[in-house]
Amino acid sequence: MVLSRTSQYAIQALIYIATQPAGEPVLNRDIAERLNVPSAYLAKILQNLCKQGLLDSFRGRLGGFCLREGMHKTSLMQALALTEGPDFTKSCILGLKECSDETACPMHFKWLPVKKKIIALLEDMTLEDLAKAVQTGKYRLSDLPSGVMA
Amino acid sequence: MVLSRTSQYAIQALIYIATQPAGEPVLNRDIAERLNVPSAYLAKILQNLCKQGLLDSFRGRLGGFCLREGMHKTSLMQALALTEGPDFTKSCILGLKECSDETACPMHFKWLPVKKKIIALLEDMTLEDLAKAVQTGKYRLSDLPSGVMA
DNA sequence: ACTCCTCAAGACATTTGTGTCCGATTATAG
DNA sequence: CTATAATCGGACACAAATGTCTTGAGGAGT
Repeated sequence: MVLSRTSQYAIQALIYIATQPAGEPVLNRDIAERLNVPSAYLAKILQNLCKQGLLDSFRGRLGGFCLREGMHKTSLMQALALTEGPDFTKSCILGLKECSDETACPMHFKWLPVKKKIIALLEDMTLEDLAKAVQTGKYRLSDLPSGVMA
Repeated sequence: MVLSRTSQYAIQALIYIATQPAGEPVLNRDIAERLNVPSAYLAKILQNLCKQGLLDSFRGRLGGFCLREGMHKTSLMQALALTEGPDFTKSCILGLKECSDETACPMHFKWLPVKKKIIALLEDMTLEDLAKAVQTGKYRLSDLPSGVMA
């Protein structure tokens, strides 16, 4: 309804990485297994996040993916800007190229406040926050009934 | 960000038809031209809406598409249920198959009130309302800079 | 009856999103 | 230093959504 599958995988993976000890690379394979998503596909998503500067990757033995220094504070909004493209919030709900206060579609003024709520929410939540929530054990990241382990 | 292109076309077309005099069939070609969308593709979308009972279609001369009797009061929610599938609001924002109050993803309780706002909005707006808004001339249905004519 | 105009239906093409494979790169072991 | 095992990286393959085309069916006017 709102996010592409690619973005969903990306967010899930980022949260999972954020739950792991910082500085210790996490294997793509482990993430994929834990989240129950196709590992080769996930690898590509993570690669992209590396290019964009959110993650660091290390090849060879003891390799894997880490959140880059300081990126624990990254908001969902920032992360989604990387996976969905920078202006995924700009769009008109009816698909008009240009839909502003001056040239508005009939939904515009009703939709605007709701959209702002969505954006505010996404900007408010950070990977760190979500990781902590998961670590309490009250929330799940995958469909599997297994708990969250370090 | 929220709706598929198919749904966007469908909504646009429905609103446009609702602005036209009831009982007088509207040509697919005219709608496509007015909204600036591919006519063959739009035809399929309208065809589908006919099968689902929202529209009536008439072949031959003086043919075209009409809103079925009483369907001016249709809400966007109802229309979208036809194009996106009946449970397009049920989905978890992170893509989990099961995400309820009991088995929640870390976004669940933050996302829920926003989702409710979206649903309430979509249920509140009817084709009739939107058509009237367009008829005031203050709002546009397409990207073209042309006004709204009967 | 004939003709023109419309939608109906299916096959086909293109684009985008999703998923897979194999080679390049790196760290450790010997 | 070389071999080897483990990992990422980028090219490749598949699927679904989007968009196009052609042919046929049905209805209105002449």
